[in-house]
Amino acid sequence: MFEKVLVSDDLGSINKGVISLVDDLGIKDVVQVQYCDDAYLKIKKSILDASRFDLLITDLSFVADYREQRFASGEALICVLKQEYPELKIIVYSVEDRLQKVRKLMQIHQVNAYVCKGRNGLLELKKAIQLVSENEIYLSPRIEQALSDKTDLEIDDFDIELVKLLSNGLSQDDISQEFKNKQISPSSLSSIEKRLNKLRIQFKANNAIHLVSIVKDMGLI
Amino acid sequence: MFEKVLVSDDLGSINKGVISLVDDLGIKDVVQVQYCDDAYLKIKKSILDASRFDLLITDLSFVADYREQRFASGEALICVLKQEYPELKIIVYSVEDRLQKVRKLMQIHQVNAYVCKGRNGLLELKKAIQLVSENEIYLSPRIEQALSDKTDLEIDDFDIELVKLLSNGLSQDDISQEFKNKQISPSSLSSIEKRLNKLRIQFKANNAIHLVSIVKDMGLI
DNA sequence: CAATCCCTTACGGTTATCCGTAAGGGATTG
DNA sequence: CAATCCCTTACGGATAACCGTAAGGGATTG
Repeated sequence: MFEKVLVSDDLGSINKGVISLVDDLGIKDVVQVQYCDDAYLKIKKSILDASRFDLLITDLSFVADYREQRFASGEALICVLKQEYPELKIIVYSVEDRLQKVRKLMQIHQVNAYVCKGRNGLLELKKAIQLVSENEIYLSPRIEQALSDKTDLEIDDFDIELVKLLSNGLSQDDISQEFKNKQISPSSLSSIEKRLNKLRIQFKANNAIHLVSIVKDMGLI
Repeated sequence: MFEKVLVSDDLGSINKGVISLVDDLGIKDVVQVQYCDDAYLKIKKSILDASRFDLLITDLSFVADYREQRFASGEALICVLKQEYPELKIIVYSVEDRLQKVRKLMQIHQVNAYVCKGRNGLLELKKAIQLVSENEIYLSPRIEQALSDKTDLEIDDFDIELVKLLSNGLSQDDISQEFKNKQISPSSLSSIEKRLNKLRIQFKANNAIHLVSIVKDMGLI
């Protein structure tokens, strides 16, 4: 089992809940922070002091306040930590359940567990801690089944750009002009329409609004 | 100080954090639930048993699951409780910071304190508990100053529902039908258009897609 | 009671989006 | 070279969204 754990969440109440769980697991050395930057500093310092943290349990979203931060999100923190200290175990504990996000964290950043905050969040977190301490990985049930689906939907940069402009309030005509200016092909209104139609079908969207909404939920834009 | 407290939040970790705080305040008798219906039953029972709860600390939003519920939200619960047991003190502990909601809870439902979950949430909750036990009311700082401002360009539940349906792929015509079915007024296509136009201006959106995108980014839907 | 205000609804004209069809151009293949 | 395929583009009709105007009803006020 772990000996030294760092808990990072901007909400104090969540932190307190998690700490109390970690306590219950018999882990004595638990530290909490409410900013990603603090998490980074504590971990860095712990390594210099040769009393390194075994495990980081962190949220993804941190509400910004007056304090200027280097790491604006848990993801940014994880990205750096996993590069500098790949042996540090990381468990993400977040309400975020968009697959694209989870997939990215698990596959690219090599996070050790992903637990969704929810009614049974603490129970799942407990399992996660135990499994990760045995070098296993853990995923919350509802995420697990969703990730197992091989529905890798392909959407290229052009499509992303297109939907992004749409979500920024440009009309299809505007986008056509924009692409012509930027020398991006295709740029005709007709082609824009065709692409959007393809995307609507692909994402099972009723209309353009629906499409943007879906794509935003998936974290693609 | 209070003697018997009920804590109600669907997230176990939050519950645990709050309970641990209440413990620290020297309150021995603390019970937690994760469903509004359970909260209602416990309170009702406690009164029949002549060992009534002094204080309810509750969240507003409860994620629905397989369990069928009479009270879908904290607000619905509060509404009934304050009518049946007006002497019961209630502290709302929620991430919700829309003035419209807060104002409604404070003024109409006569809630005793409103604490925003946030970095200092637990600290504020502590203050709230102490003040409420002295028959004072408490508001989180940012809410307090916001409520004092008369700037009321807010978005109400109707607007939220409207934009939500829009983001779910319904056409304005569909939404009109939907509202007619649900007996929600106004429901005419013309009114839907008017509302959306108002919202577009309010949020400086170029069109409906842009509006949905903005509102989603703000986390309102 | 009448005047007023505000909200809801209906209607018509304009603009944008949706959708199918078809022509044109470039690349590949037999 | 011709045949084919794929992508881009143009065009036109149908549908939905956008926008101003105006009528009707309920609540408030003088």
